[in-house]
Amino acid sequence: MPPSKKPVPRPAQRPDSNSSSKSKRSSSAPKASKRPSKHAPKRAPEVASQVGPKPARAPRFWLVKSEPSEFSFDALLAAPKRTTMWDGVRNYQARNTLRDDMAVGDEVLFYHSNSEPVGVVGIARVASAAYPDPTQFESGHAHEDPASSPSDPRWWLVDLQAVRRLPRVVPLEEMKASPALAGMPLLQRGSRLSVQPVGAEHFAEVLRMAGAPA
DNA sequence: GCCAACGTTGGC
DNA sequence: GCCAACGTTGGC
Repeated sequence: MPPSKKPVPRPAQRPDSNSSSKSKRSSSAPKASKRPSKHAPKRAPEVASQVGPKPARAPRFWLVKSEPSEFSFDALLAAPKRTTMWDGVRNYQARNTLRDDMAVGDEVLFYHSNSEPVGVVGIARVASAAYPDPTQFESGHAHEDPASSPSDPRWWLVDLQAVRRLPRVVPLEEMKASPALAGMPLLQRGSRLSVQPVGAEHFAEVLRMAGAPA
């Protein structure tokens, strides 16, 4: 669940009331990183200084889940600037992804859970850097977290902007049947993460399955 | 509505 | 730190 949804984001926000949640949550564990072996191949010393503007890493790919009854892709398309705060995520692993790994311009598969059919329905993009989820500080809000403080926010979010609806929904059932998608976190058993990484090859395959090859 | 698979909480 | 109880997610 992310979003409790409120229409567009923009970092300062008014408290509305809203909310509930939708999907999300998690499970698959992020996989671990490789640990440096003792005799690692040598590598060239890194060049440390970066002189120019920002480093601009290659765009990454993600998947977010939402129950359409809570916040659908249509709702995102209809939001001002087709953008919303992806608020309401209350899972640490998903929080870390939002806060630490997403960057403006990253592409996102928009997935409908608890729907008919369940599957990927559209593409969105990360439209802001991470900032504290304002709903955690709203008294009485479903996503209020009394243990969090503005000086040390526990929950973070990014803005998401709709890019385009897919020509056809890519049903979960088809994704499960695709050998090419076999490693996707979404398809791992017990997966509940509402915000999760997607490999570039899996992202491309989902688009291909939707009839919208990149 | 069912229920498996998780995550969180809190007693000890 | 263990672990039972409880709450949530989300496919079916």
